[in-house]
Amino acid sequence: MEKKQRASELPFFHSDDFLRRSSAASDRTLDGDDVKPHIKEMDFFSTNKYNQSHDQKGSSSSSFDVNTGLNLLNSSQGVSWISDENKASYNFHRFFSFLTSVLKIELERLQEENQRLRSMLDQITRNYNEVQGQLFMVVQKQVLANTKQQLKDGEGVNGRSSPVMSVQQLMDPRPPAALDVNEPSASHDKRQELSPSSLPNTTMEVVSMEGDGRTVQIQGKRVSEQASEVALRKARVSVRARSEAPMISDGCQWRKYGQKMAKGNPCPRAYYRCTMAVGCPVRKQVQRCAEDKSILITTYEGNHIHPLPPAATAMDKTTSAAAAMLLSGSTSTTSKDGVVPTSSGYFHSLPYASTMAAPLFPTITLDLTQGPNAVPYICPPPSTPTFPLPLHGYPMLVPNKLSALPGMQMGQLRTASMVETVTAAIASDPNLTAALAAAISTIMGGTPPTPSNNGGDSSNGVPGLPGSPQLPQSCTTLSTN
DNA sequence: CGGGTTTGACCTGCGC
DNA sequence: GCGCAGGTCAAACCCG
Repeated sequence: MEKKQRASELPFFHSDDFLRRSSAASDRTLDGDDVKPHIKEMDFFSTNKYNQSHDQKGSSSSSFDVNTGLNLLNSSQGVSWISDENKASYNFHRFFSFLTSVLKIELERLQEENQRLRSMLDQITRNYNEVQGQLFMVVQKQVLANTKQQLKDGEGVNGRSSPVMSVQQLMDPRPPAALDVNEPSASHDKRQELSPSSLPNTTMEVVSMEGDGRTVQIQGKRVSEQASEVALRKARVSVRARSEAPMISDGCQWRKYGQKMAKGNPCPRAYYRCTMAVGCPVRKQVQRCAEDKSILITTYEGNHIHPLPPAATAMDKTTSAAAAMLLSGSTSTTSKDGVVPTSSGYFHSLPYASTMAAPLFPTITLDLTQGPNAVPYICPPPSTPTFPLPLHGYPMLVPNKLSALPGMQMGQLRTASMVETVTAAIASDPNLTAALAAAISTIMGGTPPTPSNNGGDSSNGVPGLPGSPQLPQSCTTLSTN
């Protein structure tokens, strides 16, 4: 799909050639080798070209004249008595008309694409809800059967083997002790994970049954939601991005609460806590890669309990989706040698980044440092099966594969993940924003932003670094280590 | 002066 | 039980 998309892209959007052309066109004082070759390719302001095209009379503007409805072409079009002073203006209008038409076409294409994606997302959402309901029913049956069996065997009279059990125990890969919400010794952290306040949009459900004269209650919220959210709190999402900045700008406000020298990495690891709301449990770790210090590894943990700004929402959705994706497949079969055949090729289960300690919980890595052929990888916790993620390309193109996946929501989540990750990458890359602004300014004849404006989210102290995009390259590849 | 950062101490989990 | 390493706390410090 990427190739298809690229094929439909406008040629000058592929690289900065267009910008340089435009820059050269708008700034005629520019010298240097950079300018001339581009003028050769597309020079809207060339006098020669202008004369040449007018020599051909009727064919002069055929390639550029598109009715934009804006009446951008002046009445002098095609008139041969235009003075030299007006030529630049004339060419500008031609160029602007061309640009407008091109943008219009691109907009229409994007609208069609958007419509198509919406319909696909709707379909996936419907499937997800359906499967979620079925899953809930199955789990409920299992719990009831399990409870009946326990009562039958005369177990569960005391302590932990009590028939009062949480449904989530059947769904969460963690040891039962870590999930026992009734355990008095549960840590504050664990209780916080399960508290309703930290898990909004869920409902409490109580399933009662009579057995052997005792009332058995199965406590829990909507099962799948609870299980996944509990698990999500434990899953981590790591984002690898090439950046010289001390921290990538993800739209949230963070407060540093610690720094440690990690073993095997000369670069210290910084610990941040979300400060957008009191009590927000989200934390992140930032550390440079030992092998390549230009790579910044940011590991997120937890779910926000407050509204997020758009950029942060995108990142949060991405990380949440990635975490859900990971966890939904964490019980899948294990590949022997880490090479797993998938619908889109082979994925390697790479060892966890040597710079980071082996995590207690599964970590999924969004690798923004590589090109489209980046290798996705998951880092399972020790003893956790490796889960292959067919994440290359756009998974929604293969909806028939979803049924084979451990969790139906994966398709939905991955769809959201791809879109949101790209959004996040754009939103969090001030250099890209600056480049776009510069391009527009150049085209419109304005002054491009100064390098000092390049990026840098002053709110979180991330300085802009010209030529060093924070979340570079195009493709978001989900990597799992 | 308030908020953020730094940094050493402390806690906890895990492997031996 | 001990040591190690990761993670967190909190007092000191810095800065606008």
